[in-house]
Amino acid sequence: MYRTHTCGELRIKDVNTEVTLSGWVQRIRDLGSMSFVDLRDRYGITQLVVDENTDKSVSGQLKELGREFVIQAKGTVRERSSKNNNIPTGEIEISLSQINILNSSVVPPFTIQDDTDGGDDIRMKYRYLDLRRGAVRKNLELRARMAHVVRNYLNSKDFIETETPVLIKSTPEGARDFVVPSRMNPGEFYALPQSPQIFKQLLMVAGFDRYYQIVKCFRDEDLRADRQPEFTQIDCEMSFVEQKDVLEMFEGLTKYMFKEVLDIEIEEFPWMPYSEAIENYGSDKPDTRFEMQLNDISALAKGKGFGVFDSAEYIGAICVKGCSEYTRKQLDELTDWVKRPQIGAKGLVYVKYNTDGTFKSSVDKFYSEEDLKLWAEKLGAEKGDLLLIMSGDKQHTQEALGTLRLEMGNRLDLRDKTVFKPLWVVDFPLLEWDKDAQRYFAMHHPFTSPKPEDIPLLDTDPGKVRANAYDLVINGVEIGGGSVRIFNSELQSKMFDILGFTKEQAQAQFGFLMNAFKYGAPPHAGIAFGFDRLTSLFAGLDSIRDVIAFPKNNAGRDVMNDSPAPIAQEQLDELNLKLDVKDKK
RNA sequence: GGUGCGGUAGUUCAGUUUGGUUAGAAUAUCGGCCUGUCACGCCGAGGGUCGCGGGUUCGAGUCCCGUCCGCACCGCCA
Repeated sequence: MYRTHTCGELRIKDVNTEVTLSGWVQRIRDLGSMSFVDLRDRYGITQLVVDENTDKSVSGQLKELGREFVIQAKGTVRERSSKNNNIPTGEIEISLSQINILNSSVVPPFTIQDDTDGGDDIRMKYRYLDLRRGAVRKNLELRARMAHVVRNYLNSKDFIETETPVLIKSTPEGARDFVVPSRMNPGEFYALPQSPQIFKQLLMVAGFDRYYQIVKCFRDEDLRADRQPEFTQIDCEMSFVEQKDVLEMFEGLTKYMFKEVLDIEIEEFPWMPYSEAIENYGSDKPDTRFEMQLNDISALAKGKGFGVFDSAEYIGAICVKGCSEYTRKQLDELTDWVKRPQIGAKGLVYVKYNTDGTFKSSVDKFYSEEDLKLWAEKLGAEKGDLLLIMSGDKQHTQEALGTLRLEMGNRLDLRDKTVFKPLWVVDFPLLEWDKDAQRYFAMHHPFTSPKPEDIPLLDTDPGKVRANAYDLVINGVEIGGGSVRIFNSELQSKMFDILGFTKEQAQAQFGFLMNAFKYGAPPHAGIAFGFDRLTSLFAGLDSIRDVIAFPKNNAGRDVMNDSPAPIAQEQLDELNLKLDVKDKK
């Protein structure tokens, strides 16, 4: 028997028990005639001790041990004479009677401790060592717990967990597909699913009524801290429901997770129309933990002879509380910040509402104190506040101002990671005009239903049509999204029409779905949650890599096994593939 | 495809602005000492392709050009 207990469970009540523990040597502290060994496993750390009473052969063996050796230790639990309150097992230690070295270890490339000396790069290369660290393991334990809680909730609501294929058909819209060649069908390819979208809708046609799956999805797009080429969704679909039924059900799930996992009660989620999110936050995923909302001051600021403003489509401002004392240097630095290509603003106008009630702005030449006071009133500014103003075309300026708002939120510490503010963003536009392609694209996907009252607009002004689509946003992170689907094949055909598909293309790509809809498709709607993002949010982390056991790096590579990698010519031949790689390494 | 930052000991970094003696610190490793450590302490030792290639120079970790790699972001992500 390798062990009678884990390294995390022995307590003062176990004193005098004969135990066997197995684990990794975290650290050895040799004090001369006595030595301590921290033995670690998944459950914790237990201190082993060797002193003058210990058998000489055991103390001799201690000399052979090094970091990360795997050992089996036998001994007696005893109370420590000096206790350690920092660990749960800190009141006891194991007086050793025997050690078996189960395996040795070379010196690890970084220290396997919570406060490791290793950087991200080397920890990813040796991810299996990194995962030994409590700080990393904790994140994956949280992830497992969350998956468990999701299943509990959805199972209790009669959802059926159903697997859908991973080898599917490539679709041209949306993200790039990862593609898999078929040996048995030369020249033909599967695609890996970007989401099980079509299959879950077919399950509704099949009468499954309530479906869910915690499922890997794949998108061959560039990575970010919150984007991996393979990621996990909590994917759901329901029949005989309207938008509010879906939101209710999954608001319930979200609250249940917060309660069960973090013991946090969350109030009812507000609904915010997309247009309002853009207008007030410059983003379709507003961080509502803090105010500092965007305000349109075009009406107040135009016509006073300041050319930049007079020619602008939109002039927007935010009110930064208590920052009127910002120095010239700080304001210049902020101006440079918004001028970076990533934001691309032309400039930044400021108005200081000084504590003595006077105003000082970068546009004093054009505006009187009375003018500036009107702006301040519009924004609800008080003495001591700072107004930051940007102008230009409406869409970009709102976006840029929204980004500045988040940055100021960061700088003023207004984005508390222990506070959670979920909301539903609703009434998204159905379609987006693409200037380059000169056609409409579905903002969500082509199966999203328009709002019934907007259907007439499909013929007259498609860009104005709102969709029965919704996003769950928490703390400025898009956690989930979904829609009420089209279940009428005529409306679906019309959608493909508007999206520029010919009848033949639509038939070739989605014929089986439209065909299925002819056989009595129920009204249905669904949603998918980004499980990695939700987990990293719960963990208070910014990168989803931290909650994925074996993540890919910035370039989509697995640095641990150095993949992707070339394949042998024989494999290529078998797949009927010829390569024409431009930049061979 | 683009922008920014970074690459120096096993590891994390300083040194690069202003080129100049033997490239440092911490930590890890190894050896010695140490009876209550738990970030143990003290003494000592070893450890460097300054990412790679080219150039300028009497002389390059430091300046220039190219390139590779990492991270963040923009584009992209229905």
